[in-house]
Amino acid sequence: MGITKSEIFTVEQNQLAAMAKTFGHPARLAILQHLFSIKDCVCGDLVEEIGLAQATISQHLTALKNVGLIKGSVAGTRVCYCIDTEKWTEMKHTMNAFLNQDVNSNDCC
Amino acid sequence: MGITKSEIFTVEQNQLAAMAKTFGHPARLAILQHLFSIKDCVCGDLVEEIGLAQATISQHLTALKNVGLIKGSVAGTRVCYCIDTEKWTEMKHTMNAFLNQDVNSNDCC
DNA sequence: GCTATTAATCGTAATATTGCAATATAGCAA
DNA sequence: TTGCTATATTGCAATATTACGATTAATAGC
Repeated sequence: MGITKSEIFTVEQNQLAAMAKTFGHPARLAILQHLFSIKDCVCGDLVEEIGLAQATISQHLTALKNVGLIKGSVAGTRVCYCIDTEKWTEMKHTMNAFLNQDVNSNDCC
Repeated sequence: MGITKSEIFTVEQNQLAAMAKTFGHPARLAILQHLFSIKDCVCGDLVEEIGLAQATISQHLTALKNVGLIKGSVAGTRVCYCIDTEKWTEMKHTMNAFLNQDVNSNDCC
């Protein structure tokens, strides 16, 4: 069906999945990495940087905005994006809690 | 198109995206969490545990196997699954390298 | 042999995602 | 106002994902 049965899972599971899903596309990873690497906000040069059509980049930016990882501010005809540090830190903690589950006592196959 | 232009991204970006995508569904998170919580291998009780059809669970298990996060071993008519600790640790390092990018100097919007 | 049990696979339907061209929108400059 | 630039949105096509019933394959137990 292509539709996820969200109702049978916990809010936490659905939220973490939504966040992970956002990372689940190389273009969005590239956008985030570019935002980190320039240590500033990105205003418009993402299309040349990533190599996808303008409409496609805009869509990926919307996806990142929707989960709250980036913020945008209008600067004339341009729109500048940067990491939302607060959200990023929050997400990092949630993700780490999941990643750091005890793995030692569990290798029986 | 529904098709990702993998060729314009780095191998690292595509790999990390593939891993994140695997986490991008609550059922797969639930499976992994169950595997961690019982601290043993799971043999067959995932269908009742998660609440999806057997065919659907099998598909999700295949997805987890494909990225290498879990291993399976046949035990009679049953198949037992557990976390592949080596792969999990490896993935964790990659994911952390991404998550721990310096975020401080970057809040300009 | 036969039957029950378990899990993988097949087939299919519904929905989601990705990507881009075309268009709309909004601000700036002359 | 007109023209230019930058971004968002719309519409659409191609592909991917999710989910499940039905079937298949493999083993266990008799």
